[in-house]
Amino acid sequence: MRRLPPLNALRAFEAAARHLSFTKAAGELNVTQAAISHQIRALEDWLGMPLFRRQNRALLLTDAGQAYLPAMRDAFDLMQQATAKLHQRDRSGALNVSTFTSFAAKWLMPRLGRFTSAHPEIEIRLGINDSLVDFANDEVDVGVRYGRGDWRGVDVDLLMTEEVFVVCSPKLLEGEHPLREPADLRYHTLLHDDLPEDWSTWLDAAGVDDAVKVRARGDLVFNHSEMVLQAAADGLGVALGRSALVADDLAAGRLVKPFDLQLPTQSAYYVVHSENAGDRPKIKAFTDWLHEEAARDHRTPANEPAPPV
Amino acid sequence: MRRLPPLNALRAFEAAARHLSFTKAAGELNVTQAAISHQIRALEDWLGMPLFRRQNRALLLTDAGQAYLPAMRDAFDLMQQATAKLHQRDRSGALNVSTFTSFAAKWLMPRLGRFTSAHPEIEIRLGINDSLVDFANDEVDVGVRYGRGDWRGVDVDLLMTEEVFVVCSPKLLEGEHPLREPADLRYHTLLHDDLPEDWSTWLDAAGVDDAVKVRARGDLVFNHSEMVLQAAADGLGVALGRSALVADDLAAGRLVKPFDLQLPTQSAYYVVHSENAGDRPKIKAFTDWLHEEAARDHRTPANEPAPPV
DNA sequence: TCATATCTATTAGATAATCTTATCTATAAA
DNA sequence: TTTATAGATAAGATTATCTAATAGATATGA
Repeated sequence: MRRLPPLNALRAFEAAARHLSFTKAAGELNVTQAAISHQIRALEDWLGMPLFRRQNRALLLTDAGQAYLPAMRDAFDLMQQATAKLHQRDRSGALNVSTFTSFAAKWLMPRLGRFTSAHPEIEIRLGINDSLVDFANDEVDVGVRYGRGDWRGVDVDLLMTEEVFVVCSPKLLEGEHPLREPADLRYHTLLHDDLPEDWSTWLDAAGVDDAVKVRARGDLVFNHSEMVLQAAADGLGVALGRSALVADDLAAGRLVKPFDLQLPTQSAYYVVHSENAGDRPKIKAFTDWLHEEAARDHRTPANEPAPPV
Repeated sequence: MRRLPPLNALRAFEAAARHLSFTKAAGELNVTQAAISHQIRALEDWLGMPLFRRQNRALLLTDAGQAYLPAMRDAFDLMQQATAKLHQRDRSGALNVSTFTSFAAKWLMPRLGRFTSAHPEIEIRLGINDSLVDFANDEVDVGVRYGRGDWRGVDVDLLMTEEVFVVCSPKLLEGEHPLREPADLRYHTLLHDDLPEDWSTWLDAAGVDDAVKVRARGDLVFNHSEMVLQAAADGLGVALGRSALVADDLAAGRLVKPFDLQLPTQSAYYVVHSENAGDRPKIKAFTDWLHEEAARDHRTPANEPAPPV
């Protein structure tokens, strides 16, 4: 339980005592001299003793004012320094980024080196979490999420849309049953994760009449999409790739896109942060970088190598 | 040139962070919870970052808030302690008293021991100055002045009125020409300071027809009233005493008052201090004591000893 | 599971603090 | 003297701050 004089009056006192002038204090605090005069008077009344001796040309501190000044100067210095440090803190130090496994593994982590070398003062703490996180409760600064972008209570920015298309090892373009047209898929194993619906949709869109026959060769199911892509790169079969997640494998030639057909998805990748936090320096640096990287993906056609990380 | 967040918002933050509760902070600061909520929000907006994590039952500090709190707590502690010390200072330490030579010598100093033993925490610094002092410019806390009490810009309190009457050594009541009635003064030397008018006034009032003859014996002139009284006590002649200044000599029997006739004066003794300073503890203690001593003079008839100093 | 209690947030309007403008006073310097 | 400078003051305008009422979210306990 504190009992303090009016704080604005203290600030006026500190400035006036430092300058030994109400007029200069007024200048520093961007108010008029009359305002300082009022504030000082209010403080003197509150304290029940004079702090200044007003001589017509000079302003002097009373003994009381002299005794009061150092503590006030120190107190305001402390406040000022703490405030400056807080802003400093917001420009460097740790940035908590939250995203989900496949995006982290296939898109974010391969690119992160470019961010950290551009911003060595910012330490990225990557939190992998496949369920949505609460920005208010867990101290997450930025998230990248996959979905429709209709989340409430946060600021949401579209990062990338996504297409779904067939990918496979370049080896499958040759050999006994080279992939020349969608119907050739009947000779290959279809790789997918828990949800095989994407394949059905794609095969329908490709106009493969005999979709059932195509799948006769059998599916191979993994519980993580990274494993699906790894299996495809290893030549174990044919996978459906999501553009963001296969960009690097295509660029590196580990995977190829045998057919042009690509289907848009309802969902997309979104950058998410706490409301109105987009101006905080660390957050802005990171989200700006995410958008740059997404734009770079667009500029770099598949099968052309990206700049080294 | 300082740049600080709104100070009242900082105070709200400090209290809320200390209690980890807006409601309790509101209680401490005697405002509603809504006020704290507003202040904290304003501060977070000003800083551009959240300081608290609001969970429905609990309130937590963010890393930023955690980093901010200690400095704020220290700053407010400093302010509070400095303010407490200032009030402490005002209860003890030095008190600057200004008065004029004769009052200091004949009234104040003989009594001062009673004040200092009642208030050992207050150190009296007595400034002797026969001209008026400027309360605003010289750091004088209390003055005792002689005059009509019509000074501007200060608080004035009547301390004592004054009468003028004849005093002499008790030896003069006996001997060749004992003082039995005013006319007997013709056999004695009249002692006075630079201004002999008081004697003329008193002799007129006493109905001494032949005032000129009374003064035939000759005057003896001193330039300080203390010296006049000393000469009277030594039996060198008869003096006019001012009630306040001879009270102690009468009480001690060094002087006696041969006639009852006493004339009031236009001037009186006044306690003077800076406007509205009468409530400051040290000043109040001293002025209260002055009035007590004046009242004691009234209660103690001449020729009865006062309590020992 | 439903009502209740306990937090903070929000809105609109009231209140109080703070500031400005204009003017005044005092005095040191020219 | 006159002029310039610094603080004081009064009245009114402007902001900042607070309150009251209510909403919203979620633990707690019957």
